Amino acid sequence: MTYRTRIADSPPAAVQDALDRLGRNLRTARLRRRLPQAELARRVGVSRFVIADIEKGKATPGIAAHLGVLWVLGLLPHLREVADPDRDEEGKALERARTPGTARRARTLSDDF
Amino acid sequence: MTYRTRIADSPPAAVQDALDRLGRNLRTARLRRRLPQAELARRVGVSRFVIADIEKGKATPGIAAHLGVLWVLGLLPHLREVADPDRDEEGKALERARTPGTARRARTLSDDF
DNA sequence: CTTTCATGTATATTGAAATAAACATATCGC
DNA sequence: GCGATATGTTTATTTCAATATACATGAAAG
Repeated sequence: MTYRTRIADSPPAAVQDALDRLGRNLRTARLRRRLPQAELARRVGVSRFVIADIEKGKATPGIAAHLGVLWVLGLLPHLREVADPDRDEEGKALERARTPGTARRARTLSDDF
Repeated sequence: MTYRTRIADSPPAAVQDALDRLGRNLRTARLRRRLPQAELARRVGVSRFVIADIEKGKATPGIAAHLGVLWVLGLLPHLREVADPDRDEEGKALERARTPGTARRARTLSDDF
């Protein structure tokens, strides 16, 4: 990050837990594949210290490093479901509440980009 | 990142696709909840520019920012499945191949830490 | 036991990530 | 139409994430 953000500086417990679990999972996947940290790092294109930090659940590495690890390990497809609009029940409910039986104003709000 | 890494500098197509989809999904979730970028940014503890970059699929933000957004949006549980050892079929197969019918050498390799 | 390989830990260096401020451009509600 | 709000874009500034190098520790194989 640089210019340490609040979320990276002192993540809420839920976020830290997610980081820890993700790091543990990635380590398990790496060990199963018998890849040393250094070799995984080489394939991802980072130094081995970044891999170590990821596995430790540190909040500092860039998203690209995590995705790179998932990619090398063949686990990138797991990410497709994260924040998937189809699985976002709360979001769907909010949308339904806003668009009543009678068409009213489907609200676009520039969903493009 | 700083000291721009290869994975962030020129991500492979699969990684860039994952970034794009994740960004799009988070934007959709935010809009459904009627949260302006600036308000989401405030709750996460980053500037609004980071939120914009995430939604654009940029490779630069830190993992903490993404997790913070998921947290505020109530979508953090989606992450539990990513790299979940139970879902890692390839990893499980490798482990099975290495530990034949007859117990041989269960290989620990310091799975602690 | 000895050698080898993987990982942990510490330091100094550096360059880009994140910020703030300012303005432009939508897009919505009235 | 008009004003208000949300987002895009640019620039300059700051600071820490990622690096490289070095050595320590720890497991595993011979």
